[in-house]
Amino acid sequence: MTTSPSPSPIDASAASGPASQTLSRGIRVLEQLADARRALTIDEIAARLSVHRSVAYRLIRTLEAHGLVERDAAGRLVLGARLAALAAGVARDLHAEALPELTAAANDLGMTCFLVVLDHEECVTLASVEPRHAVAAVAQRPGTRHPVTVGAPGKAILTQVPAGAWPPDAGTGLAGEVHEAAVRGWAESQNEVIPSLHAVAVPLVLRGRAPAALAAVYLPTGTEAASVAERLARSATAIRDALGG
Amino acid sequence: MTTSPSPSPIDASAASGPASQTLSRGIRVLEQLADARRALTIDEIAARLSVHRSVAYRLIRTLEAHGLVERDAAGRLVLGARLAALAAGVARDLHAEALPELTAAANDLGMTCFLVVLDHEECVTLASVEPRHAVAAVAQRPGTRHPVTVGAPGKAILTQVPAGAWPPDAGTGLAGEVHEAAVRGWAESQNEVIPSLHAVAVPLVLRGRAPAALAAVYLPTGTEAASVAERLARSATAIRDALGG
DNA sequence: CGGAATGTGTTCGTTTATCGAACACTGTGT
DNA sequence: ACACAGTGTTCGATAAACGAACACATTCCG
Repeated sequence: MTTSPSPSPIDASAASGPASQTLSRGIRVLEQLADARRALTIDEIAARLSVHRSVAYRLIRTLEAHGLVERDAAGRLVLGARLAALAAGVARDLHAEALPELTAAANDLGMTCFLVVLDHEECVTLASVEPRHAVAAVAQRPGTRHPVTVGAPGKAILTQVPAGAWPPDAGTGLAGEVHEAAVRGWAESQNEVIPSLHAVAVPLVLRGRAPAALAAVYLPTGTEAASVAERLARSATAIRDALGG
Repeated sequence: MTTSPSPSPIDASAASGPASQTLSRGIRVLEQLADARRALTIDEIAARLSVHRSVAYRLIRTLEAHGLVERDAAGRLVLGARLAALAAGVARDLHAEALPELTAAANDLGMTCFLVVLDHEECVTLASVEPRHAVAAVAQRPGTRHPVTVGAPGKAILTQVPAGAWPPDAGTGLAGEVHEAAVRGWAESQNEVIPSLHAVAVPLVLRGRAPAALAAVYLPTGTEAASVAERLARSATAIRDALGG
């Protein structure tokens, strides 16, 4: 068995050699469909990829055969439901352990709670749970991405990343905030990723896994951030124990 | 603008022409990683695809570059977090409208509620919400798949599919159950997809979209299935109105 | 009505990207 | 120290992908 040199958690997709052209183009089709947030025609996709129309056509035919792409009523292309099934395999065990904890925390706190993991230089929300009486529309649905350098979850995650491995766009004030978060065990942010909302996040450190965090968002009332953090930390500990990490 | 002939909702990935080999193999890598439910080595993947090791290596390098595949601490391969971000684009608007409704229904009913859509010949769970005090561990996490011919959500979906387009494996008794569900407006099942649980589902008919359903699961207590169905139907109507379908 | 415009799907010769064997390297276990 | 299991790289042959051109359907105009 080989143990890879285990590079820093942030390594910006530095796959060395050349990528497979056809596969890469196929993935870019999916990326374009996800970005567009609307149904696209084959010609639009071909233009976005800068490839010939017949190339796009063949790629789409293949993606369709695997269920990753479907047609809407007008024959335009959208992402297929099978893609959701594939994505269920991402960090399956973490997801399974975190969901009940998020549900409990969300209802205890009356806040939307979510699980975030580090992906290269971005935070990706893997799961989120709204409380019984949702105070604010959830802006952190699963799959949401934003830079690690922004928001409470990002800071909680950066406490697990050596400063040398931080993304280049890390602001000057960030190091101080992250240090503070590391010392007291939780991070907070105001209006950073979601305008007019506060967020609190605690690091979720798992052995042999990408850095993660649990977070909660709430309207800027008189709520004590520290008590929110404490509740989140309890769930984080439970998850960590369950995963033996 | 072209309007496609709009084939039956179930058409078993009948992409006519030949598929792109490289892209198809790349997707199969993802499928294998999702199926395996554990980290795989390159050799294992090569064996599962029946391709040369160096082919698998190139595919994986490309998938890694796009963030769809990552390495665990031991250097083995797992699905990447970016895949979850991609999947967030699947039926984004439906998902957004359904989540608050599912949350409300789950807490009103005290049951796990979920949204299911038809994908070829299977049901795919797109979203699920556990109530405040989860009575049963959720076995219907997002991404779960099972045949349309099984379970309450499947029957609710089949009420939207002409009988001629049903999958060949549809049992004899099924037509009667689906007819009954169509008449009274909801379907139920016992121990079908989840042992020792009851399920109730209502159809969610959306214009120009794949057939869908809202469902709830509960322990077989004295609960009135009809009242559960009524609550689900209220959410279904709300979602349908919001999407103008 | 008719023609231009937009879009999908198919065919086919060319060539380029992919294939697959062989090799180098590294960490692990015996 | 050795074999082993695994990763990553190179390179010539070839098959798979490319891309131009065509056939067809539908919608939008004058």
